[in-house]
Amino acid sequence: MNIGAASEKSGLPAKTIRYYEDIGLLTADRASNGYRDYSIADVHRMRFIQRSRHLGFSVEECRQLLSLYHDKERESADVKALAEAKLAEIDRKLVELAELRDTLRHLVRNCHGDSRPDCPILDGLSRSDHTQ
Amino acid sequence: MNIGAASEKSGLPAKTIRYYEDIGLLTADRASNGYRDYSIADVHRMRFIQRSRHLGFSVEECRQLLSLYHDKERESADVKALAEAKLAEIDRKLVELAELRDTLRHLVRNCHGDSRPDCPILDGLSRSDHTQ
DNA sequence: CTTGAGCTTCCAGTAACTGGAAACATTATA
DNA sequence: TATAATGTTTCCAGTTACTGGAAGCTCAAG
Repeated sequence: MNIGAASEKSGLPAKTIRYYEDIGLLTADRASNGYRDYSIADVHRMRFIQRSRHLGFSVEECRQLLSLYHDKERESADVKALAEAKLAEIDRKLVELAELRDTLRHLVRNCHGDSRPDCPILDGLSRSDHTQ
Repeated sequence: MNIGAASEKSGLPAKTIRYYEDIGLLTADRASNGYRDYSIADVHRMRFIQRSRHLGFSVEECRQLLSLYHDKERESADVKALAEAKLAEIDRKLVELAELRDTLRHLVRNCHGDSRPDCPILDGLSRSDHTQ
């Protein structure tokens, strides 16, 4: 399939797909006319990257995540360790995101809009730790 | 408190705090010596931004989120609508993140590492929609 | 009173796109 | 079949969101 169709199916702009090829995050077959030619598996990879980027992972982190996706030596200790680290990071993000949602909900429903120091949500915010 | 302390408490690099001031995302009082002087409420705002950025919201989106945080006219229809939109977006991100976690877990535990088209996780990936 | 850490501004560089020009390929319409 | 519109190519420039480094001022410790 052409880049336009791949773009539509993956959610990545065609421009971005070409850029990812430039930096070696994706590869592409070429048709006889010179057009890039993508498979379903390529689209899966794009979608995987699109999702990871959308959720705040850097391109380098996406490269690592993709290596988990690609790597045939799934048993090697360092790949396992990387996978566990990424899973833990995702779990932390899930918690953070849930907190952000609760903060916003609370702001909309319960707070007065001023910056009163006794606003209960501010306590909640200051309680959260930020170890990274 | 000085920028160093605010940085440590908020998780934002001092450089980034100054940058956010440049683009009008944050403001700062100044002490008599010219140093920036931050309150606890300022740190809360920083933390709020740090979290939102870390979770994939753009600076412009953070500006909107902050307006929810600040706005004293919490009752106006457009602010309410923006809040609801952002909450829905966060909920979508929560789903996406959970899916990414499941994908990764599955890849680590069940898949073979090759790109076989019958790998069950690939089906899962292709099933997810990407309407935005 | 000096040494070092922390702060200031400014300017340049990087990461990750994003837009636009010029040219070739394909598809749709007359 | 001619032509116009759309899609694709490469390349180069611009944008967003930082990030690093220089030069100079301020402050706390010894």
